[in-house]
Amino acid sequence: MIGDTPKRRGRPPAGGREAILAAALQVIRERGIARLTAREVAGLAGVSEASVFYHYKDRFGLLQAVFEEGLRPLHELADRGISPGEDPREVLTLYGHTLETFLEQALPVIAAAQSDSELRDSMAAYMSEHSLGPHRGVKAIGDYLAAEQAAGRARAGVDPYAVAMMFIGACYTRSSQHQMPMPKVELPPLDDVIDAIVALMRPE
Amino acid sequence: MIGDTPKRRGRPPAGGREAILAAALQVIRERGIARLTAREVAGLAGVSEASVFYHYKDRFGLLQAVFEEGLRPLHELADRGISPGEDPREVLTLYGHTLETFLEQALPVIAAAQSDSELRDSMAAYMSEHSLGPHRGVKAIGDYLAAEQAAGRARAGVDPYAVAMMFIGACYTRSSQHQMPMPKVELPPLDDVIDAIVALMRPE
DNA sequence: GTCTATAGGTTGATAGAC
DNA sequence: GTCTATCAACCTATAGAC
Repeated sequence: MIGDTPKRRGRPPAGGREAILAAALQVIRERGIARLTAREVAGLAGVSEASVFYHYKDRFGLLQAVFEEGLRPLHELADRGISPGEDPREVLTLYGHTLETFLEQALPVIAAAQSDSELRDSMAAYMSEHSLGPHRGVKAIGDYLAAEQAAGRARAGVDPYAVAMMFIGACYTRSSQHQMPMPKVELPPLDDVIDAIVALMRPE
Repeated sequence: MIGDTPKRRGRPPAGGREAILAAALQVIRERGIARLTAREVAGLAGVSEASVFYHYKDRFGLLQAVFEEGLRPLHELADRGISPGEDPREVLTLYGHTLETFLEQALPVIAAAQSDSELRDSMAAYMSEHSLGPHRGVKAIGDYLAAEQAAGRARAGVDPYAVAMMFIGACYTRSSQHQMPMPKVELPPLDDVIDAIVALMRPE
């Protein structure tokens, strides 16, 4: 029977670690970080409370893992960068919609970190270290607009990074608004914003 | 002695209620809502823990009061409305700086409400009822820009509310960024954004 | 790697004196 | 209106069996 899998001691690894992480993210997004207790997470993940502490040592450790996982959408977006498309409208539409989608994943996690100064500082350090934040998008869009200006395809004499700041700001604010569900309140759709930028930046 | 203030029974009101509210706001802004305990608040306010419950019934009651108080800056801004200045740059500068100042007071409180779904829903209802939110600023600035367009003082053919969305978004994002202290990361200053809008919206 | 059981510590909230 | 004293509920984290 050598080489055959002998009967293992204890339970087989059941992906508990990943289940716990996913459950914690779900709790933060749906019920808020105040309800993120070992009991709640363990129940959702289908493991025991002790298992949570075994895998992540303590609550802070779990939260750090959750934050890194929750911010991964932003990492992906930053790594992806700008696709140098031909049409400005296409570039802005793709980037804007992707940004909004990713923000709606990440914003609840960012907000959760504000609940405690220690968590907030920890996340700020992480974001600072990995250069995550609005400035990243402002630079990406600003660089693109500057290149368009240099090529004569966009109106000159306007600070491209200021325009980028407004575009990113519109996406960010729209995503933030979606976090707090207020019926009957509508912000201008992203396409209207993009139309305005395209019209305003058309070379004279 | 009729008409004179008679000697009151019991202890005079010592402003404990207001002190508790102010202390709770301070704790939320500086240490986060997770550290908002009756003990912490009572200590800061110089009252006993029981006094906190006497005045606000329970934790939820205190938080509701804190939220209303914390959102007052937004109320003020909304009530103030747009000062119909002559110079667009002046109008945007005044509104933008005021908005950023008020947001930096209110955003920590808004973020705090995200920590618990019950709090979040309660605040969403309050903001919905009083029509607080980015859409308010978008309408104010958008109406102003539309009037400028109608008067021929601003470039036509551009959705004024889309431009307003970008302006409000830039202010909102800049204020949000200030909540999470990241050194060495700078966003374009508000004046650059205003310069860009003024240049772009100048009639052709 | 996962479980049960429980120790140990905080917190929200109440009771009753002054 | 404010205090002291108190308690039930809840939470984090650990110990030890399997």
